[in-house]
Amino acid sequence: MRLKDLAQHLGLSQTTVSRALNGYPEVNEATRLRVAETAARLGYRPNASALRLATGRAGAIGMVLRASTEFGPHASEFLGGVGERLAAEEIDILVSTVETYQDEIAAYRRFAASQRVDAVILQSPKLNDQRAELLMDLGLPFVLHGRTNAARPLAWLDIDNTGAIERATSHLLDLGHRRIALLNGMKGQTFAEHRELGYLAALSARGVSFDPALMGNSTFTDEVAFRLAQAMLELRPRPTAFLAGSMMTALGVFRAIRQAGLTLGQEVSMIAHDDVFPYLNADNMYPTMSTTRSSIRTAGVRIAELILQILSGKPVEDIHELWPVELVLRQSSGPVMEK
Amino acid sequence: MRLKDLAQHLGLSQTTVSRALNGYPEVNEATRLRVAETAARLGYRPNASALRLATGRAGAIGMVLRASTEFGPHASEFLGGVGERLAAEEIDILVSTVETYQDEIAAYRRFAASQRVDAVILQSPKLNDQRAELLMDLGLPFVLHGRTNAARPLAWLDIDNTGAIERATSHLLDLGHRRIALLNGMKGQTFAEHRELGYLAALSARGVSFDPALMGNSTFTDEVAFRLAQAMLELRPRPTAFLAGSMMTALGVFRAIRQAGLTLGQEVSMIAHDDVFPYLNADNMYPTMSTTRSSIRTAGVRIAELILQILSGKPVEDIHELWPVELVLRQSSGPVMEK
DNA sequence: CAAAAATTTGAAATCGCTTTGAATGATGCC
DNA sequence: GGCATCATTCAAAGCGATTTCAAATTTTTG
Repeated sequence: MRLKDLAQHLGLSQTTVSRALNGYPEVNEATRLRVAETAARLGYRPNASALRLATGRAGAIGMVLRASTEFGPHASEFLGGVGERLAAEEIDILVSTVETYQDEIAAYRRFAASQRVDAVILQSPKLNDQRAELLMDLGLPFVLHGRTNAARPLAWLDIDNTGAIERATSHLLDLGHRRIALLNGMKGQTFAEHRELGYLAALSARGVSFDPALMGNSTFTDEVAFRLAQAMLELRPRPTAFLAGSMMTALGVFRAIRQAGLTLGQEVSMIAHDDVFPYLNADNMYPTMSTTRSSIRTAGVRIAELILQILSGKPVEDIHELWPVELVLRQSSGPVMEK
Repeated sequence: MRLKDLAQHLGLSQTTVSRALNGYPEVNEATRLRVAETAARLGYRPNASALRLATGRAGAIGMVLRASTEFGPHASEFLGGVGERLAAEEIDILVSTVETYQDEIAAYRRFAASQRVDAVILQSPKLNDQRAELLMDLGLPFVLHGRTNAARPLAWLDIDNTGAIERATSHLLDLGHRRIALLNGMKGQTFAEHRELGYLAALSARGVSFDPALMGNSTFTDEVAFRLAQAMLELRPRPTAFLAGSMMTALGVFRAIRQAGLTLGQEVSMIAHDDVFPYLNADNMYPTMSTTRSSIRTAGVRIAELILQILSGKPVEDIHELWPVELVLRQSSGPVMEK
């Protein structure tokens, strides 16, 4: 069923039918109704490729994900948020899978050259992210989820990682903890650097010296977290508190604590960062988990909204959002125990 | 940079350039080389919409996901596998987000009418899945991840859920367990029904009677699993073993066991189904988790491959794959303890 | 060396839509 | 009634690729 067929069926020209369906003013209200009704009845939908070719809009936004590392719970939850907002506009999400950094660069170039997407979402930025520079060079609109140092203005949305960790660390210091371990993301990643800043700031504000042995940089899997925490718990004096970078990390740390014969919330405290996964609830852990919390899904919804704003002409230099992070105290964090 | 520009730049016609780039035989090898070199140097890429309009192929496969429930770890891991395979063919994944069942149906209709995708992947089938019928009616090629009862032949790939649970249950019975709880997926879902069959078959083979109080049907979140397991552990006599539907479920059950003051692997055993998430490793739990294991990512890779086969003409009735599931025994399952 | 065959190139049609510019008929105004 | 105005409609020209069919050139053949 093409526009032509529909027009023929109605005894009208393609022009009029097209206009009627797209809400142009210069068409008789009676005909518009007739067209709309018939189109709905026959289940007519414009051919996507033709529509895009004619309008020059791709009707999709792109995301490039590393096959090996980035298809995790964070990505899917974020995607869920993005999709939720974009579905309303009938804009699709185009997911491109890559293996290496080189592939990723190539993927963006392909997106731009083939005009397959109208904009992209850039994730997991480094402090000086070359991908952001590339996208600006290519003229491909994008919103950065996170922050990076760039000479030119760009649109971004980030959560206040520094503030969150600073507050969490301060709170643990208030409770008497002095040996506080930080399980952070990989070095170079902006969010990890920001968290480290918050951690160091809180320590130095109390005159507590920083011990490199209490800081780990790794991906957020329960396995690596387990190993790191296990090693740290063998130190003497051992850490009395952990800051876990994600809920997955928290699971690993938790396991290490238990295996060391210690009890979470008593001999050892923990505050974990919670991106709010529906299938892994901090409130329903045992003991319940204290968290720095910020919904990554909500961030996805908002970033989709920002993309739409950019596409409708809003200048990127006006698009910066820094979201506060809640500190939610539950059972896993408590005063340091007397020896 | 359009084909026209490139052709002009080369002093050739669009026709010849197009042919050279697409490997048609009727073009001089010398010109082909010159064209290829220039195209690469100028970074020419055909406009995706134009190419699709001309060829009639969409260059994308579709997946419809429910925003609220389906954007979980399973989906992302599966997507990672699909993307991995499709990336090689420069085929995109188009993710459409919906809220309700009605929306989902509408999304498939839209896919078909707008010719936005060449094929789709259908997930989480019910025993009699109307969506499969719809797709066949629409003539939209698809591969089903799972199984359903349908009058017409369709392409599917599934894991042997019945066999897996039957084997796990038999193993627990061998160890002396008689009160074995099954935390299953939602009723009506094919995989859940299949698992139930395996469970019942194993029980009846030993003459162990089925106790409905020991079966739970729910989504696979740690929270619901926790509540279900907690309730079951209050029964007397209480279950001595759990079959957990997913690793998330296992986490919840684990928590309930611990909260009840019991020890996993001793007073209570557990075998969980493991879809193999890189960030949640059964081997690195404490105690290590016995599992029925089948990589959902690998299934994604294979399903992508099957889609490609269908698109190149292989009849769907030849495409059925039933994958065996490994039973991996670790510390969480052991002989029933003497009272 | 001319004719036939093979190789290589190009002009124009096509895919299904949007949109420009022109045409038609109805209405308003003096 | 005649002319300008307005509301509707339509034919045809894009969008940027592929592909059909024809033409030009080179090679082969008798």
